[in-house]
Amino acid sequence: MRNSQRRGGPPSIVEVARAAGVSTATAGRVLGGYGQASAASRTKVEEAAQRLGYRPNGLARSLIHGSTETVGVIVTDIGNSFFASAVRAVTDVVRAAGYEILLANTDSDPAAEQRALTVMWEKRVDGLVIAPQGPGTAERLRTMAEAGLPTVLLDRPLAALPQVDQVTINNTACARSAVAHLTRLGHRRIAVVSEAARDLDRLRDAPVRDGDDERPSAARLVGYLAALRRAGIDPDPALVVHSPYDRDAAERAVRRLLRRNPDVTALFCTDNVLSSGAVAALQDSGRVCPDEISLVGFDDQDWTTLVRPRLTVVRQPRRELGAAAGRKLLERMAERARSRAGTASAEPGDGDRTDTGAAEAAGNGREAVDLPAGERVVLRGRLITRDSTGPAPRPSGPTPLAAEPSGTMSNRRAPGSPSGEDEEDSA
Amino acid sequence: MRNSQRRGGPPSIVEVARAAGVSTATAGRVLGGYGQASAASRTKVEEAAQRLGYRPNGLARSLIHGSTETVGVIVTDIGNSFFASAVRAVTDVVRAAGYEILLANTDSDPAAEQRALTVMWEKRVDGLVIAPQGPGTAERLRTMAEAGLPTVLLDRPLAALPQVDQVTINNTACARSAVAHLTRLGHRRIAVVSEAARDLDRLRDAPVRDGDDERPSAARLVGYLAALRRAGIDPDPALVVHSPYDRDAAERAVRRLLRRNPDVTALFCTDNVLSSGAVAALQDSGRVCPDEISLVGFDDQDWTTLVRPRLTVVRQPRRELGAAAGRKLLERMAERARSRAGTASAEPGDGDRTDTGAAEAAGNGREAVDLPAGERVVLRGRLITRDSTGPAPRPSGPTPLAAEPSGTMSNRRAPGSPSGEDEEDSA
DNA sequence: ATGAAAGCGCTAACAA
DNA sequence: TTGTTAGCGCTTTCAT
Repeated sequence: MRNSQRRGGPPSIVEVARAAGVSTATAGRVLGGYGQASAASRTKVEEAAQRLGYRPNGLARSLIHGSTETVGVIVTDIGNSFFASAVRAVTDVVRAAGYEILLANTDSDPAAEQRALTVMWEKRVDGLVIAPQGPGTAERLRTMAEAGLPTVLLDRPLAALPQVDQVTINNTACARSAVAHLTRLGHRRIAVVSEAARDLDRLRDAPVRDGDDERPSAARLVGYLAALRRAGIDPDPALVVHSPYDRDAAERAVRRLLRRNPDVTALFCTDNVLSSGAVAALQDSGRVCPDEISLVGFDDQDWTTLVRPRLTVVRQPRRELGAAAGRKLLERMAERARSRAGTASAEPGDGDRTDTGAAEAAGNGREAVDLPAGERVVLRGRLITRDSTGPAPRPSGPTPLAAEPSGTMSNRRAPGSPSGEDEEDSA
Repeated sequence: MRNSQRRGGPPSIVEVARAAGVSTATAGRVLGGYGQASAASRTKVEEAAQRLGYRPNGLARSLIHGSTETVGVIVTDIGNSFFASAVRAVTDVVRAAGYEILLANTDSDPAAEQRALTVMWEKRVDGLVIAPQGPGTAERLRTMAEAGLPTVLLDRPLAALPQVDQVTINNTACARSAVAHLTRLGHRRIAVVSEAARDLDRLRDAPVRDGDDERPSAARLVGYLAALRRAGIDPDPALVVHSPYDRDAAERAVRRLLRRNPDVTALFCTDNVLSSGAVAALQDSGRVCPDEISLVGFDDQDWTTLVRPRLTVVRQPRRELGAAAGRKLLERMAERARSRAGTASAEPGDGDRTDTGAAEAAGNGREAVDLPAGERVVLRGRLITRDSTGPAPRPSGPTPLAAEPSGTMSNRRAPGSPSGEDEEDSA
């Protein structure tokens, strides 16, 4: 009873063919736009398809072609404005090439990430953009990449995956530049709010270099440490406060910090939601910014110019990050399509080794494409100097003779930025 | 040469079966978790699958089962924090039930929306959540819904689609409540920034009721007009300023408004990005808020409590909106699954009419499920009174004798809200 | 418990 | 130009 009874689903091509009085092959030819068909059958088929409300079944088509015109996107939280922007950009780029987006959130949960990867794999996405969580992911990703899935890492590098393209931001340099800005202003008690505070000890000895294996929060913490070192300041663990990516948690953390360490004169936030929590805490603390305490935020969101004082921030190219990842992915997918097309005759630059040890060694006895080394794109963020950072206040005690110039107690600008905002490179 | 040569793709079940020395049927049984298999073959198959890195092909599975475990989500812009939150909530709800998300942005472009719908259709999503653009979409959506695709409208009602579930917010009531708050404070020259300003003439006579056919921006404009009418104020078209959903455009629009109409004492923004543009323009204008001009924003974002004065806003339950849509969709999909399961024997509450006129009349000669009337869920937003709204200033001219009480010129609170923020219902 | 075979909806050789 | 047929990878009778 193939295709004879209606089963509730949409009409298939055989129903259209029957209605049009032609074979499924001809129906396919006109509806799929391949091969040739006479004008007569063309109209008959089109009319029938129209009447029945026919839409081709992409699943069947994909099953044959081996491609789904879909790319997977895995991030921690699409509700976070950073990823919302980045994903939007990825979408725009790949959609222009005809690809749709299968989206998954992991909430930084490795198990959720594993599940997401499995799903993407089973749904046979043509490519993958992922902001990976941890080293545990690397192995799985390598397996998938070696099995031929074009993959691009977004926002977080993975040293264990040199075969894979990685698009990131120079987080360490950005953070270093932000904190150097503070030390230059004379600050010495500089606190940082970070999701990676727990890794402090490990990061003390980490190389000061971007594009390695650290997640963004850790990379930024490394930058913080580097800037302190450069200024001859010994990092005080009490000033490295941990907070998860949650505004209220950040607010509480900063409040506690200020209570316990009233001598802190500057604060560096390593993420947009941490920044917003810190601003709230600062406002609540009654300490005036930047006179009593300076603040550098991360991620140049709209509201950072709306609050007073306007926030000095590290701006990261969120959309460009997503767009770059999308473009890289398109490249890789194109390459792969090309190589698959020519796969029957000869592998480019590689004879017809059918079952050499190399492939076996890759783990699963199947053709493990040895990929050209993955490219690393490191986009540059930069420090935007605005009004929330100013010279370090005199240490408490008897007021020194060289008093502050009068009339500048509020809304003071950072020195060297006479008007508006000032951009500072962070290379 | 079925499955014999490796074609670069992942291993199929026949390769696993061969490697395990069993038939594809048994391999399927153990790998798919259906039917029975002896412990012996089970281990053999599992071992082989493991070794080959086998992952079932979801496409083939879907082709058979007729379901993809995927729901489509179509919004205007996932980069907009409103949709980012809502989509996140949808994702969480449906993912818990095992569904993935196929995401598309339309940028309010009807053509893009049509394309997105086509794609979702061809990819055979099991359900659809959509923030529709316009009446043009309704027909297409109806076709799809009648063809059996569970569909839920998000954020924007469509009167032409009574068969479909709709989850929206009481936009008109919210806006009315916001503007009533202003009139109660004595404001009479109240401007509004809206994406729907061009529809002003049409909306003058629109019924003051939520859940009809207006898009959110229009519904809010209707609420604005209603509140003015109630207060006996004749709406001045010059105070209804248009702006697209773009922060800078909104800022320019408000700046122009204030230049041309210096007598405006209050401003109502109908969207989060418009709010942020308005705040910027206000700050730039040098007019002090709320003493010289009051402001009500829309959408309670984090930054609205960070700026000074803290913004009075209409809070809308963004996440709950998405969650409700997700839940409704799950319900519908479950219903449909149930009815499809029983379709071979008997339709529930409907004899086996095979080809009655009713189905034919639906347009395409196929089974047009006549759906139970769609449900409407209207979630309630509410006004949060904070510091950006205050009594209307005295009209300019000679200062009247009844002077302002001294010492309250800045950061004044709205009357009736002695401490913190005040919630006001908007039913 | 297992295997052979049909079939989901479509595309692609191959014949006619 | 058109129809016949095999087959994508899997599930599912139906025999055995």
